[in-house]
Amino acid sequence: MGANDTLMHMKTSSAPVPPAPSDDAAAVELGPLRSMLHHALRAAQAGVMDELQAAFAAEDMRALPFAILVVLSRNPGLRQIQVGFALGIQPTNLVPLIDALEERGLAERRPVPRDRRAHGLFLTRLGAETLARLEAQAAAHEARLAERLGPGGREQLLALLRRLTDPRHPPAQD
Amino acid sequence: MGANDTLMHMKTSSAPVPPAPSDDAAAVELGPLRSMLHHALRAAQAGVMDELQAAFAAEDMRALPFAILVVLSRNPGLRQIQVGFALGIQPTNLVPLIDALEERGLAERRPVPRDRRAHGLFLTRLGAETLARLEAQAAAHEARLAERLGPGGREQLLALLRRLTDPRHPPAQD
DNA sequence: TATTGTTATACTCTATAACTATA
DNA sequence: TATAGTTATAGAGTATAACAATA
Repeated sequence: MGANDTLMHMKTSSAPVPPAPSDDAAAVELGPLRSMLHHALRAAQAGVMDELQAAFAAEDMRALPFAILVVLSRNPGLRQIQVGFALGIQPTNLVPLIDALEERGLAERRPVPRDRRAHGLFLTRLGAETLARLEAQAAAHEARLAERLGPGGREQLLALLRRLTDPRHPPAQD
Repeated sequence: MGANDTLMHMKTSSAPVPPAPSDDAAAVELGPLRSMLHHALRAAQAGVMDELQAAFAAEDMRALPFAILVVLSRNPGLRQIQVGFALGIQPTNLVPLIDALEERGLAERRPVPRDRRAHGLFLTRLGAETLARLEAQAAAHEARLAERLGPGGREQLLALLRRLTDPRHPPAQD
């Protein structure tokens, strides 16, 4: 089941390829990891997140709180539980994240009219302004990624990633 | 720059689609996150890792120590620094991982002949046997993923992920 | 001086259990 | 009895600084 992708890298030229310990450190054999999706996903996600966080560094922001701000901007008044569900964050882990956004004056909790248990979440003015700059940074980052992938590559990658975990995205033409 | 992928989900049938607040919770608007790679990568990686760790649960194993075992099996005697470089783990964070593998009797540190600072890392017999079972689980998991992606999807996804972060994989035909 | 490995430490992200105040 | 939010806590994973032994 694709365990030996390694064999697909055979050269067709007649001159034998030198074992190439040239790179010294890159000479480590990864075996089946080389063609395993979980490993490729980890590497890609780490690299992409590092880049995004570098782009966000000037605003002292990270991917997760940014995602919360984006969701609040499109769904003002949303409750914490719904934000958590949308982003895959458990309610319990959302609390300190919202706390931090509130302390920085970017978001706020407001009482919900008919349910005194719940909090409606809103961006502040400052939050909206900050988010505008962050979204510009994120879009620029996304454009850099798209350039590396070539024409159509980004859309293709998004579709494949969705198929990987979302049952509503069936496999392509069989 | 692909900010409105949302519009690409238009139905071509004449009957207007109901706004579908049907799902109740899925009715949260994600805005630009919906088409951002860093977000799609996070979701995909989390799902895939959850599945892999479920597959590894019987052996009490996780993705990172598994990757170390794989590397040691293909490169016996490798030094910690090289393992870390190959897997993107800092030397300092590798120490407790190797400690744990050693305590479980799966790997061991041996002195290196000509350099008394370094440790050569090796799988134990038990480590090799355990790894064989783990690799079978991982291959089965990989096959399940491949099935979701349809024919050629897995190879396509691997190529795109490499292009995303590895400068040695240039964009496809422009 | 530089390198290999290590300790100590801190931060982010994720996970479970138990609690409160409402409904 | 169930739900929204919270506290406390623990475990991965990752990061920096400083150190010992050796090269």
